[in-house]
Amino acid sequence: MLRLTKKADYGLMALKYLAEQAVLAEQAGADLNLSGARSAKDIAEAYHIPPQLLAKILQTLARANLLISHAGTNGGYALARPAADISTFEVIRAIDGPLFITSCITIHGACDLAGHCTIKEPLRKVNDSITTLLSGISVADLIEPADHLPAAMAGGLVNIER
Amino acid sequence: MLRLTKKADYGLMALKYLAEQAVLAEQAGADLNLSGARSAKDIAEAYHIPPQLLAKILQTLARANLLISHAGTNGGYALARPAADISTFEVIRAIDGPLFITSCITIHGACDLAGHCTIKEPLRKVNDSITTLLSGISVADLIEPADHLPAAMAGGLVNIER
DNA sequence: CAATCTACGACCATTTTGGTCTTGCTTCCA
DNA sequence: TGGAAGCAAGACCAAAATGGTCGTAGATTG
Repeated sequence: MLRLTKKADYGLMALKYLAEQAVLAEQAGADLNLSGARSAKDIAEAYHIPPQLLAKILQTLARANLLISHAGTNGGYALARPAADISTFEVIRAIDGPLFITSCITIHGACDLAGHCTIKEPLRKVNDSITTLLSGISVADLIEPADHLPAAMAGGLVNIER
Repeated sequence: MLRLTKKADYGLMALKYLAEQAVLAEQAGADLNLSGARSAKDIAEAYHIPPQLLAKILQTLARANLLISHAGTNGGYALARPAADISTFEVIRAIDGPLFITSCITIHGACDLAGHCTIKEPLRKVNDSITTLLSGISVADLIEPADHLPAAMAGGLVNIER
């Protein structure tokens, strides 16, 4: 539970890939703003993702202004901004919608049914923390190897089969 | 997305309720270890939750040793430990299973498909943080009003319709 | 104008979630 | 001592979310 959808996963993978391409293009001296553009098909093949599904995801991201698209031969998608300026939070929210840890935190801010869920206020804190955390991780952070990450995460807190 | 299931919600509500009953029973001077026991039906009625569904959830929690059950007339469920010693993390995991933010962090620790998800390592950090956060919030924390919570959470970070 | 690519919406399959029903066993108490 | 109250457990079904496909239309380039 409490997992990202595959779509969000795919989206993050694709952005990571495009970020890498942008770096390569920059190194090669390209100066167009579409540098590093790749087609949905290329990315799908690179990661063995269903191409049509990825296409839809990329369209979503383009609509959210995280990617810029270019139709036609040799068209494709490229990052709309530097990878360091795109947070994983934006990506996930664009694809999966807003994330609420409790089903009863609505847009109205309050619970729809009177005295039912008095519980949730402390959990809001968790919700906000997740938001903050994800906001602090950019697409650029995804491309580097995990070496420098804090040792804290090495411990197996999370395991055990369902 | 990234939301708790209703089952987990219900479970937390029920535990909160039982924690409150335990406090009341203690104040009344009861000294049995089953103090504050309530039937699944009672709790379900208090929160307008489908009784049979709640029953199943409570059974799950009992199996996880978070509750102790007592059959027979005037039987029911009570907290197996003081509310302050039951973390929301335990509850959620007992009901929803282990929580992995990415679909590809498996028990084996690595991704099942070779080069597919190089992305996820930074997200593990998020995963661990959520775990830590939830572990730090006990059922006892759920019963008090939200007054003392940090003002940080007041801001509407989380909203916007899907 | 043909090939390549995005854009978009309808559609279907699978999985997960939420919820119900049935049967059986335990405990209490009148 | 037997029935009412309650838990235990598993089969089962319905609804919703997710994952994935298809077809068509419009942009772009060579």
